[in-house]
Amino acid sequence: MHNPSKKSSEPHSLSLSFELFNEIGIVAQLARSKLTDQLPEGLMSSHFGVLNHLIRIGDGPTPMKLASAFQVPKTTMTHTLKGLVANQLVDIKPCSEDGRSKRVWITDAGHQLRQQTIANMGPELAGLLNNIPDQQLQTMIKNLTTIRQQLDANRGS
Amino acid sequence: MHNPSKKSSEPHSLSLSFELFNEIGIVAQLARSKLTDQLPEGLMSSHFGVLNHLIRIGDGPTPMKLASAFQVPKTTMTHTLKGLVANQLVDIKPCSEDGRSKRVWITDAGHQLRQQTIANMGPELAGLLNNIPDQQLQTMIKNLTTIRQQLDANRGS
DNA sequence: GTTATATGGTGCGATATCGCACTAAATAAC
DNA sequence: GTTATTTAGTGCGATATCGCACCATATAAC
Repeated sequence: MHNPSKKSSEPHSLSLSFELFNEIGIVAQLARSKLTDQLPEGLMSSHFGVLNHLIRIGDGPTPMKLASAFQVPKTTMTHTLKGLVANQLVDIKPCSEDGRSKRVWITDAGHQLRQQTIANMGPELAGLLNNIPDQQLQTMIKNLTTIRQQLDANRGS
Repeated sequence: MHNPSKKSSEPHSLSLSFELFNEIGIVAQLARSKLTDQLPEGLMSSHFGVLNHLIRIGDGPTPMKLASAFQVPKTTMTHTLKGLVANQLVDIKPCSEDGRSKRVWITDAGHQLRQQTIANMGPELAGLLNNIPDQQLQTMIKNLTTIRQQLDANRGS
């Protein structure tokens, strides 16, 4: 499968590149489906994504920051946050420094839901990765992060 | 970053597993956004996904096969195919062997659109992967395929 | 055969996502 | 200061996605 004649500085074949993104898309779809099943009625993967982001990156971002992080339109984030507020999983307060902006804070219930979901799904997800050596897992995460950052960088182009 | 004390047969840490799927989800979202921008008005990544699948896997699957492949509800695939038919990118004909089923065939226009889209996006996607050695790319695809197959296997659970 | 069950596909209503237009506030130009 | 431009957020209409109910056909049970 590996082509030893190819130098690492050469571009990858288009088909191979496409195949990678294709696999990424399918796995993401399958994982999203499983995640949605785990969440309480009325909550989607998008809601969980925001909660997870608030814990991972830190509390108090503006809705615009969140929309940018997930690369979704502002209106989509407005709608997602509306659902989170309705379920009392986040609080939204006006930004004292910028009258246009608001800031998003996760509630205790939000924190708890995120913890519970990870506890519920974690073992199953980890099970899927059992056949993958730890080093390869680390490498995958590193490479995916690199790809994400590059995609993030030229999002306007 | 690598933990040499961990045996490969031990389960990965929950946080690491979650981080992997998180990165997969974000990259997929970003790539989907780019793909949608490339497609003509009225077509989404879901439409392209079907066209790509028909070329990759082969012509003539039933809608149910397609829904299963992408792990989306039947109704979603019905809707997606309706859009493809409306744009004359696929043909749907009744299945001669099973009166309940139909079969999906890609048209010349569909084939052409898929080719054109790959030509448009391919270089950009490949560029994102330039920093990744070819062998790591191969390994990523292999592991993602493994994960997908396992997710596919126990989709009912 | 007849009946029960399983499967492929669709219609319909509810929610999610998105593009466009708009308001309010901040920033820049002058 | 006044005006023009940019930016954050929302309302609204259109499409996408999904769960549920339903029909048609195929398969299994008998």
